[in-house]
Amino acid sequence: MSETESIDMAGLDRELGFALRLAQLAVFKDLMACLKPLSLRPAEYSLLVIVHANPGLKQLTLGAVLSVQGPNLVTMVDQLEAREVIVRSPVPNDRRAHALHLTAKGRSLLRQAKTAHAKHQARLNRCLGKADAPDLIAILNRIAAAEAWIGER
Amino acid sequence: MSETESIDMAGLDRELGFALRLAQLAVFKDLMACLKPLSLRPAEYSLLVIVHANPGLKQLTLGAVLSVQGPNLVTMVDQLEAREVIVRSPVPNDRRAHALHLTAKGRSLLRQAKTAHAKHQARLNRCLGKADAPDLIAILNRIAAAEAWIGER
DNA sequence: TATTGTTATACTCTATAACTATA
DNA sequence: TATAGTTATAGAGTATAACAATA
Repeated sequence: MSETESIDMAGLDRELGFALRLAQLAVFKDLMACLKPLSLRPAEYSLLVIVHANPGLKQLTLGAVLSVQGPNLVTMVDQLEAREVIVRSPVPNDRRAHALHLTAKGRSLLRQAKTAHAKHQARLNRCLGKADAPDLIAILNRIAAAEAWIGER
Repeated sequence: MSETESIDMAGLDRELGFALRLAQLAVFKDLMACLKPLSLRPAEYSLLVIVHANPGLKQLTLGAVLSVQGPNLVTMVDQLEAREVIVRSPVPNDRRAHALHLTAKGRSLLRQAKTAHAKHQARLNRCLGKADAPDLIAILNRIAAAEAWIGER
């Protein structure tokens, strides 16, 4: 059954991109399983968290925060609005923009989602063990922030 | 221009899944840019590295190593074979399986790709600075390996 | 019966261009 | 002229079911 038969990974298992992909796959798999009973995907959970903490947020700002592009965000907002967990309301001085808010139903859903997410977080912490999670996240954020100069030249 | 206007991230920037996604986005963006002149994507680069280090590898084993499923691997192998950088050759005692090998052209392409990849690696190391890269990768691999128990219950 | 590889297909995520209505 | 949001669309990446050839 085990088809392992000692493969030479040729250093691939020591490359950051490869390790990042597999780790993200595992973490998202767990997070998705946690949120599935609430019919929420990870991106939708992030959206609810940010809108709840920043009521009246405009879509463009939200998209920048989540690294989701305009057209793709429209779809997400459409679906969540159809479920009546968020609403698009008018912005006083700019009739082009939409202010995003959670509904009472949305706040309730977010509360449940945070409970589900806590279980995911606990499993992750158990897996990390004594490894310093804040340190790990700081390094990952630094890598992500370097996007500016990375990729050119 | 800066639409930042102090957003409350509500702890989202301290979550591993969120950090992983952004870091992977940045790293892959850079790697893709490095490999683009050779018309190679990250997954194809990984494939060449593994096949070169394990000549005669069967597709099923390769798929397990790369975490790519059968039907998707067929497409990748088809395209690389059409470019004449790899070949499917018969396996002595099993006429169902195909043994994968790099062609001379493939080995040449891989050599160029490794040079391009070294530049990516150098940028990454510069970005990581004094942070311990092997340590980081060890933690990521541990998270990925936990996939077995993560996600259930 | 089980396994290797393949075909066909579908679903999600992401990306781009062009449009509207406002500013 | 520029901006916020939208529409339509296309391309990756990934997933499953069913099949042929072989074991």
